[in-house]
Amino acid sequence: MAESMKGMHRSHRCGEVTEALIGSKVTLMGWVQKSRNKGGIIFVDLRDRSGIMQLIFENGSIDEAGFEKAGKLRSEFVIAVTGMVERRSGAVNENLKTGTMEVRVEYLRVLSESETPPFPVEENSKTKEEIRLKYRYLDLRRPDLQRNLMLRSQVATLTRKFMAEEGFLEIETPMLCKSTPEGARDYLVPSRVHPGSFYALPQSPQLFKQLLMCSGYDRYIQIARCFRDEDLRADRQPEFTQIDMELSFVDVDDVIDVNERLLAYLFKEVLGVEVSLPIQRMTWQEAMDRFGSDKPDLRFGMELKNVSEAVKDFEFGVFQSALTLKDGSVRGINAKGQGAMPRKKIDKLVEFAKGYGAKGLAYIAIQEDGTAKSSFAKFLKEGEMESLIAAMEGQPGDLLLFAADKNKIVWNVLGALRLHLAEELGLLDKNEFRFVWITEFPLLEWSDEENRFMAMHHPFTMPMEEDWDKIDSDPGSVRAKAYDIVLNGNEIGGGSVRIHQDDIQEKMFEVLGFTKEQAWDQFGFLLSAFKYGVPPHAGLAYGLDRLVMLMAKQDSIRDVIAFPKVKDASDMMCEAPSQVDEKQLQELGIRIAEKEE
RNA sequence: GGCCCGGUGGCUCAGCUGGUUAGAGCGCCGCCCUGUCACGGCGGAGGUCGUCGGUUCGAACCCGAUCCGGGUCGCCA
Repeated sequence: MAESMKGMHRSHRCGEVTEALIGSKVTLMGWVQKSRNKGGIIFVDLRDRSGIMQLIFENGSIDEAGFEKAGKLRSEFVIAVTGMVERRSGAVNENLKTGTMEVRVEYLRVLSESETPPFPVEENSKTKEEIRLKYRYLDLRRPDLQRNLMLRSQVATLTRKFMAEEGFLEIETPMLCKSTPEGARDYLVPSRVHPGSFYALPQSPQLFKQLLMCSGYDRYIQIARCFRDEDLRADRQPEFTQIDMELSFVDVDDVIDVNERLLAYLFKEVLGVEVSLPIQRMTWQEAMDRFGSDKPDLRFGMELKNVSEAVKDFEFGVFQSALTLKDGSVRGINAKGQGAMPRKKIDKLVEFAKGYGAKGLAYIAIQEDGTAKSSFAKFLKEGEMESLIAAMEGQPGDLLLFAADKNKIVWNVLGALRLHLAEELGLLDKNEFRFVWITEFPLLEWSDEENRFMAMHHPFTMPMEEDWDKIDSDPGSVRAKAYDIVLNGNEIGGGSVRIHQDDIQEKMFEVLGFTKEQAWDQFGFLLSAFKYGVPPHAGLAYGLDRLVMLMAKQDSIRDVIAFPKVKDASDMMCEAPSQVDEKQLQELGIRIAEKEE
């Protein structure tokens, strides 16, 4: 039976009651976490988003009807109580911040009853995510998720405050946009007024924020929802949130400066963590060579070593054929102290490497006595093993792993292997925060599928002046004024200086294989705007979900998003997407094709 | 689309090379209990073993297909 809360006003949240309130009366409202009925005395843990307060019901301080009602309380009932804050006469509960106190209830109302929940509403839930997501409204009651979402809110609030003080304006951009085939797949929205035409949900506010620069707003920020119709991952959702910004009359260093201070401010205010500035910078080339990744995790070493030179005279076919490739190399990593790894485990590493495109993985396991077990010893001549071990700075007890192929594959394999080993060896500490800026990305990336160069960042990214003369002779070697901010091996943000000159922009489209007509058809509004006076500008966007995930020390962005989607991009709770009425389709001029067999 | 892991009472799990009525802890229900906080005591209910098909005298277990969830590769300018 649900009672009204009429006449009652919540005076505090449970966790906000302090010892200063001992002896005074409070009114609390919340959910029954747990009830312990001792017969003549009943203890109830009352929960809200601030924490837990123990309530005590005892004959004498509450009337008989109230006491009887208290005996019927069950988990997740919503109640309102008025009572006196007392110092506990029994034992203190050191697990609660309110553990020295309790509220002696004088008046109880049951505002809402509850069925037994399908899984326990408690911290550190062991319940399968599948069930938690189906009942997300219950899952969100759990203290760990509540903490995550409160942290997220704090990050958003502080970001707005900081950026406003830096002179940024918060400006909203459209959710219904023009579809552009370049890049990720768009989510399309049919137009009723224009049957057969579609809006696209924004993959990012990129073009709009550049237009805002053309319009003189100078410094723009938006906490913007973005959409990409691609497959999900632990750190990828089809809709996600960016902290998006753009600045006029700036170059790379200006963008980096304000963002370093923003990050330092957020980490200090939210986590009490000092980020020492300036944040380390590393070129893309260095990141690939040393870590095999453009988002290196700097919390541990195990760096890649290029041993192409050391093995150039080896007759071992695998190494030789890699070195004859254009952009081929032989590189290795040294897993310190793993020389005794059992053969079975090494075989698993080989399989792991194959999953990243390697044809195989060569290894040398250096035993404690200095002898070496190796998958390719029989192909080596006298002294070659020793020289290779020396090139890898191998010591007794080390495990050396080598990949030989095109650079792209070698980096990919060893970069992944390095992370995999670090994880298995427990080298990753979630309380350590290692930032790094990755700079000077390649402007273009060759696509075998499209048989042309694609923009690595996007087609409006400014090339580096010193490389521009190579745009025709060797487009792949041109670097861009693009930068990513990386934290513990996660790309938490990225951006670039944009092109603001017609001639460079036109050339870019040409290199990307756009005709003038195609470029104008897709980006005409931007190109046109650029004819009327455009300031040099640059920007950056953070993946807010990833940033908050790392700050909250979670492994998935689902844990920092209130209502996330599952792997196939559906929502387990509301069961979206769903089929729609034939009428709705008709109105939109849409017919669903027969399923192909 | 590929590969890997998982699916057994409400929750978390066990269940051997296939062999009687499929178990445990927690939760739930009832009774008892005035200092509990992982409360305690006594009693009780609750399971199409994800689904479909096959092999077998016999399937939670083996085989095939399929559904659901997770991780990952591809993909994500």
